[in-house]
Amino acid sequence: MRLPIYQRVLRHLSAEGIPTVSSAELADAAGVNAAKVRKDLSHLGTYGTPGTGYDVNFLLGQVRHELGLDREWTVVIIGMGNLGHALAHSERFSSQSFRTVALFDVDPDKIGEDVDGLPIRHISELSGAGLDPNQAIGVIACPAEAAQDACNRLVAAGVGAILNFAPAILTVVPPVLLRQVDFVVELQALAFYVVHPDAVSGPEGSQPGL
Amino acid sequence: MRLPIYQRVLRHLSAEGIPTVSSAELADAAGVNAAKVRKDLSHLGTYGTPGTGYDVNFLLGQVRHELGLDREWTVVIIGMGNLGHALAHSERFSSQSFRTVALFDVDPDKIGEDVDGLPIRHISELSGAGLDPNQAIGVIACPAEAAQDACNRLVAAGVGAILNFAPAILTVVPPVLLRQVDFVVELQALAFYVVHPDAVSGPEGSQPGL
DNA sequence: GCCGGTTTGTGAGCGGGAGCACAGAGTAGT
DNA sequence: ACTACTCTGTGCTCCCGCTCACAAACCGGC
Repeated sequence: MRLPIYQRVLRHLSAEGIPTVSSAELADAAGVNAAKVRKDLSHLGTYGTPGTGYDVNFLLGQVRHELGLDREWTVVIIGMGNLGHALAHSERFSSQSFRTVALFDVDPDKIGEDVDGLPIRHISELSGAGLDPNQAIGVIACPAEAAQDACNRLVAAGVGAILNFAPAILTVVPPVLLRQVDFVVELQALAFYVVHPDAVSGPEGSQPGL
Repeated sequence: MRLPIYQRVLRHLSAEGIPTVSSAELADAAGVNAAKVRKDLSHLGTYGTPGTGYDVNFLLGQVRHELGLDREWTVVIIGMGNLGHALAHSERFSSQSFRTVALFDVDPDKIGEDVDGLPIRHISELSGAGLDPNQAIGVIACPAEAAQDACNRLVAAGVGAILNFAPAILTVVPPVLLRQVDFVVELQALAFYVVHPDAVSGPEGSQPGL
């Protein structure tokens, strides 16, 4: 998934008023190979101009369209600990395409708390929300023990995709997409590579198996 | 990097007093293929017993050793917003092998604040910390604009690896390891796959290119 | 001690991503 | 108009990881 990175780089270039960019420049800014950039972009269509490069604003539009960022996505977050708060803030401003519309938790002390104008509600209120799978994304930021339950409730509520930050392996019914982000795993992976420097393959950035 | 997942599953099994586990069970719990589990574990040594499986506690010890979790790692965090706080808490208890020893920020209002008995210090105090590259890991949880500066300071202070949560592409001098975690990218990736369901390859969990 | 059932370790085949390198297309300057 | 230069799009190759499938190894009961 390099498109989001390209998108970010292009947004910066656009903001700086730079009209055109070559694959080499884009690759450099994104930290990848120039040929890879060209191949990636060629999948979207033939938008480049030999000898000049790519029109920044046009390409940005295409990439945003491809990523579905020209629609508005609905985000609901379950688990309003520190991480939940961090996400509620960051997601909001970082992109206009994602709008956090509901926050849930089970802790009675947190229910009703106001986060950026959005109240924390009890997780039971999620039932029967009737969300659109093509528009709604659920975020799980609760403890591992509660993660599968949260996941089930999100699926029942109709989200089309789930981003899970809890250290748990979740199962969802196939049409729903699931993506895992785990801090501790990342930390342990780093530790592993420090212990086994020879296991680090390729030129910087690659993250091999095992 | 599946070893951390195996480690977590094994820890649960061990806590429940289950003495032995087959590759199929482990694979199921970790959400991967059984053959992959066996191949992964075979890289550590021939620890399995045909007809029985793997000794949970013994294997756990081997995996922990391989991950370097039988040493103690030192973690320093730069940027104490909501995310920084969330990390300072979670890393602490989730594993005994990682100990957060210092928190940094630039905001004068935050300096001196106490987080779980650890004071937030000004980032300038990081200079000349003389950390051991084989023991210290830096975590960047500050805004994107400050990320490269934070990164440089961490490298100068001697960390051997960096985990970056900021939405920025960082460059480090080769011996230092770098790993990127980006919420917004993950969210955008999910959006992409919702828009392009056919781009999702393989049986659940795989996250293909582009 | 032998036999059926179970599970490991690994060789072979497959698929796909990554990078190289080049032809062709476009630009700018004369 | 022509030439020298730049940069895209893509065919090709290489390499790595994933999966299947099977032989060898081990266990428990008879």
